[in-house]
Amino acid sequence: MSTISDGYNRFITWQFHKLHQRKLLITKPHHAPFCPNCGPVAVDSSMTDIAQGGGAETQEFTALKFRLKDGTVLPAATLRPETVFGVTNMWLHPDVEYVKASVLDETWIVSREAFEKLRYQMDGRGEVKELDTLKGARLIGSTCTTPMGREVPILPGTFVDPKVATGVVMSVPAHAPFDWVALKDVQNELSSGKNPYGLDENMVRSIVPITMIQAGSELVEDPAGILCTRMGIESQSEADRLDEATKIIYKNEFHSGALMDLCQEYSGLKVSKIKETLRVDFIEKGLADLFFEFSEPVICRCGNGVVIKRIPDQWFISYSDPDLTRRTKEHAATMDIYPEEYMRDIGPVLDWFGDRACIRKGSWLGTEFPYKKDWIIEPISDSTLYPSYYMVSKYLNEGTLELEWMDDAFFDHVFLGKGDLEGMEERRREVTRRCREDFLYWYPLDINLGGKEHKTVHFPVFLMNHVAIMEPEHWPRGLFVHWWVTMSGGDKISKTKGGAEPIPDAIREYGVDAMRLYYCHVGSANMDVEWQKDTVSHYRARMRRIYEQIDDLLSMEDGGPSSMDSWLRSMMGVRLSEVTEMLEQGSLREASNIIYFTIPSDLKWYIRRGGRSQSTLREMTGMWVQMLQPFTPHLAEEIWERIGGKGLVSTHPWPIIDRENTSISSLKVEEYVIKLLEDLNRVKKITDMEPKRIILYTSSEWKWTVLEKLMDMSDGSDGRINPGDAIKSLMGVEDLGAYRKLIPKLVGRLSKDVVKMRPEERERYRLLRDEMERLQGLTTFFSTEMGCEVRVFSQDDEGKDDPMGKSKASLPLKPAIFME
RNA sequence: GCGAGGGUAGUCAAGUGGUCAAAGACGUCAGACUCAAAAUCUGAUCCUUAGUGGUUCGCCGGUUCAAAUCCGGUCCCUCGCACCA
Repeated sequence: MSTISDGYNRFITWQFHKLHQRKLLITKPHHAPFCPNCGPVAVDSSMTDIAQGGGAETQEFTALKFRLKDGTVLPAATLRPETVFGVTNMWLHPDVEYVKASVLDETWIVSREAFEKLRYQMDGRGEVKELDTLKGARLIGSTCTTPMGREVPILPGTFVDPKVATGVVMSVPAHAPFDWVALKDVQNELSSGKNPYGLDENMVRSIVPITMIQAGSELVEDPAGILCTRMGIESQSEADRLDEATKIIYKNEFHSGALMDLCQEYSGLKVSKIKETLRVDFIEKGLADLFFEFSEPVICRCGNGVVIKRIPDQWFISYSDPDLTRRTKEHAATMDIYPEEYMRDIGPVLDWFGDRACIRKGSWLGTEFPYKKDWIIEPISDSTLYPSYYMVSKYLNEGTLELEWMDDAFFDHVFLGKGDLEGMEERRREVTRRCREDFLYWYPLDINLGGKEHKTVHFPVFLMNHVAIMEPEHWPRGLFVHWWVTMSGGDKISKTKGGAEPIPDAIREYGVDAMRLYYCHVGSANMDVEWQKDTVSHYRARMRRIYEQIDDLLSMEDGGPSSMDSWLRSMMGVRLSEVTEMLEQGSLREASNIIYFTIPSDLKWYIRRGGRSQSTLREMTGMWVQMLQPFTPHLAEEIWERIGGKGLVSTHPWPIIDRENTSISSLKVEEYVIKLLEDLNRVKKITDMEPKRIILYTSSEWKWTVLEKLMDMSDGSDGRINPGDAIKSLMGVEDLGAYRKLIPKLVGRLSKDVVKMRPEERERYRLLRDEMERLQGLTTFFSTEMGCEVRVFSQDDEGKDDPMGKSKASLPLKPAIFME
């Protein structure tokens, strides 16, 4: 299948017939990028059609009509039409050749470049014809009138670029830094005695900036002048800094500016609100016209400059249709859309999405538009319903379905269930029936996966076309937006810029499983991922390590059951339930992190703590391999076979979580061991000693009493503890009589911990209340770990060995440590 | 400009009110193994300290007993904005 296959063309034709029947195809004028040589082009950053200018935006200038005495129009193109009230003069470049042209029924003077552009932009509106040419200098010194009828002089501006917009510029020195500096230049030149254009000196000198926008609560006269002075800008040639100044002023005035009194009926209105209204008004009154321009030069692949062309009767798909939008939004609300942010945005996006030009003229591949000869349906318009075409293309390709049978009635039947097959020739009836069955079997689409760039164009169109054409039960059920894999440095991978690595090569180099794991683990779907070769290799190494680890574990000598077995089973149960939950949520990263990083260290801990039961290990690694399977299937099967698993691991059902045999207390004990070991290592590191003996002291009974009382108190007052009250009430407890002096300090220390404690943590204190016995059972382990003798005393033990008096620092489940 | 997402330790990155000095990976350093290296293992990696302390999550301010997390402001980065799909 491709956009030029005959069968596909028939499908697209049907689709557009449907859109037309549903009154969703409309025509209206349109402005679009156009190469005089190649026809319409797409201006976008991936530079598919163009050689330069991918970042260009189409800007809509307002060409305000200033008039010479004889009525000839000087169209000053501006992005800030509201500033017309502050115009003090006009700028023309003295050395540039301007064209005098008849435009519609007026005479305009514009730069040569602008004249060429106008011919395309006026397409369908009237003729644009060259009448004469003249140097800018010819008009300098004379005057013209603003659209409001004020008379202003025409002055020389060497900063005027004939390539930008009309080459005719109006001057608003109070609000445009460029104008302000240029005006200064002209005035200074006169003062220094030079007057090459014979300007009226008094008149020029008397020009002062007209402030007409107030930004903020205080009026600032001549903001551009103030800013230029502050920035120390002196000359028209400092273009970069002038751009910067322009931006600052524009930003400020757009957001917080309002038009001042001299702005006639627009006085007092906010700039941000009035811009569009004002332009429409001016155009309606014949005081202005539109002028389109790119924000930067755009060059076609063929080398020609790209222009903006008016297409008088462009066909659109009317995605702004209120009924279609409403139905699509309602449907979207019932879909599974990921990530959540996009689920939230999709409604507003559908509202925002407007009519879309759907055909273009030129030598394009694609389907001819059925309502206009020689125009081709533009690719995005025809790509949105295509999954349904898969239902029939198969039969066309294998020859069961004949091309000429694929008429509108055929598609109506297959996709909409319309019409019957009576009287149809046997073969034809059979294949049509099968297409319909396939369609009913497969549709609707469960999910459409696409990159983040599709959020605002492709997905809305995809949804709306389904809603417009298909039966409600066949509308898509889900969308999934993913971000990108980029080159290192974050640049987009592209064929032209490089960075692309063909998948077959990459697979050969890193292996399929490593690639899969890399993608799953290295980032979440809604974040760009930088492709890094080294990192992929790390995943391969990680897989090898897991393979070896399992090998090692299963070849260890069986040491029979131990208390660690219960821990390992419980821990693996916890891991399995975490992984299951993550997978259900689609959090591949989290899931793979547990499987490939956390579980290996759990198993290491089991061994380190003396676990050696082969039967437990066999069972647990079996379960682990089942978890490895979805991410690295080849590795999983390999290990599965090695450990004597039956059949393929991929055909086994997902393991079931054994909650019955989960031992919370064994989990808590190991938490305790890990924390204590960390403390021991910390002390060892800080003191920088190789310990010869270690003594641990468990906490006094009375400290437990205090802790337990505090926990009770916090339960009784929605979590909070008032230390003062706590101390007071503890002082009254009989058992604590001997420790009265120590209570306030301990309460201060413990109460903030207790307030923060979660139920699980309280559980820990309850389960390990027999700390002394637990700890005594652990001395062998700690002694091996630390490489020296380890003894345990209670702080309460009268005969304890306590050379440094450390024992008083002990707290419940936080033994004090002595080391030497 | 409009809309959206983001700024967390050397790097990448997890983390939406208390279990956070903050997962994990990478890098770096030290130790083990080795004739040696690689690989692998073990530990350390904000500051301080015989562990319970201090200062951190772009910047400024606010809410709260409690903020990386909530609110307001501000700076910076990325994406989309309609004929590329």
